[in-house]
Amino acid sequence: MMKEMYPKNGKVILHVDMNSFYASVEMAYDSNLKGKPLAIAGNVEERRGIIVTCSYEARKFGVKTTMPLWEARKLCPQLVVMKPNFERYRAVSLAMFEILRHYTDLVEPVSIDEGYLDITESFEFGSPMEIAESIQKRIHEQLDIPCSIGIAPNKFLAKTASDMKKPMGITVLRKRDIPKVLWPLNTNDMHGVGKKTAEKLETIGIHTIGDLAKGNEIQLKTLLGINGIRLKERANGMDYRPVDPESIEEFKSIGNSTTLPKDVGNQLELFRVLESLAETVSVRLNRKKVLASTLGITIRYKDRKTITRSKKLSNPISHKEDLSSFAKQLFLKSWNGDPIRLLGITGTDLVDQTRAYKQLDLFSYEKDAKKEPLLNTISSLREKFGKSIIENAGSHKMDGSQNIGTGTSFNKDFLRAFPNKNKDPD
DNA sequence: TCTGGGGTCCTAGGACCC
DNA sequence: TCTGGGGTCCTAGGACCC
Repeated sequence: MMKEMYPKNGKVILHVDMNSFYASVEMAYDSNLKGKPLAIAGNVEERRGIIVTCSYEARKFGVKTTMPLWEARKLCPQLVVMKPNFERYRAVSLAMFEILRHYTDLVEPVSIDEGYLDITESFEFGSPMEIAESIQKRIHEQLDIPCSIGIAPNKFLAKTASDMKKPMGITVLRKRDIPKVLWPLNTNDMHGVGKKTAEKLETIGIHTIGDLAKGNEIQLKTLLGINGIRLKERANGMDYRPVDPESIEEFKSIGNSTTLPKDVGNQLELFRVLESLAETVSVRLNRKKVLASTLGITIRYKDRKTITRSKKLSNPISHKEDLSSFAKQLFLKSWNGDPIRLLGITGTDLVDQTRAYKQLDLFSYEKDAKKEPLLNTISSLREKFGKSIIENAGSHKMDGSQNIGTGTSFNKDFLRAFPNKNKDPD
């Protein structure tokens, strides 16, 4: 008989999670901050700042992520508040993933501060527990950052495990531990179940993960769609998603939004905001060498009511002038005139700049585009090529001012860009 | 004094085509 | 002539996560 170490074809997955990442990085940079209640907050000067991350010392006072800054200060008057230093976090994040890749190529970054490793084949570095200990030690010694690690046969269980001991914990979660460890927890302790889903589950008498594991599939499907089935599977410890190192490269959307210091009803002022958002999105699109085929805007009013409007473009774009002009068109069509709290621009349906560039070769366009790298509007094309070419290019949508996406004025920024998804922790 | 900014995935209705 | 059904695309919104 075989020794029952891991099930047949079983995998060993690690989930590595940096503890209060931004705060830990700041403490590593300035050891004077160690032991102090520290919070990283956005919009520190504004009244609309919220806590992005905080140290464990701050948590003792009841300070929590997403809490408004004024509330945190009330709970903890001696709170040290800092603005985020994203460059620092990115640098530490890159170093952290370098350490992880020492053990296997199968490293999937999920966000700036967490990732999965498939160490099924990494036995040369020791047992799973020895590997986890080694990773934790190196990240601590080399970067001065604490992390928690979960060890399990799949992503869901590894993620759940890494959450169980913080900071600096290592937790093993085997399939056979599920009834004892996982099932007594409330459903909203489960990754993928938020407030709304937990409330819905309550209505059919499901309170714990154990209830969910035994839930009626028809009922779950009716209540939550395909997600209901998936949650039941996860509750039973089933998760077949592979660790995918490439997933970080595949962007689905790139956007930028901002909550205004105060609500604004002045159109000119709002247009200036849209222009600056377009600029940021343009730089990011170019950095990733992609064009947006769909442009979307977000408007949040004073009462927090939020609407989104989007438009599929006949030609993908990335220039800030294009982004800004389409954003303004969408805005004027959807704005009800009320004061606005937040504005955002998002590019979706991203396509490769090089591929879009090739398509343009069909129109013998490249030569002229090089001479005029900035903006090629319909009218300038019409002058050059006459009407027929433009109709072939299919760009007569919206108000007729759509640009042919060029992909010719590559922004130098992308050459030194980090490949990170640049998500926030916590 | 309320509640940021970056994303992903799913659903549902209508348009349109065959 | 009053009537089917499938498939895809587009758009808006919602839930969730870090």
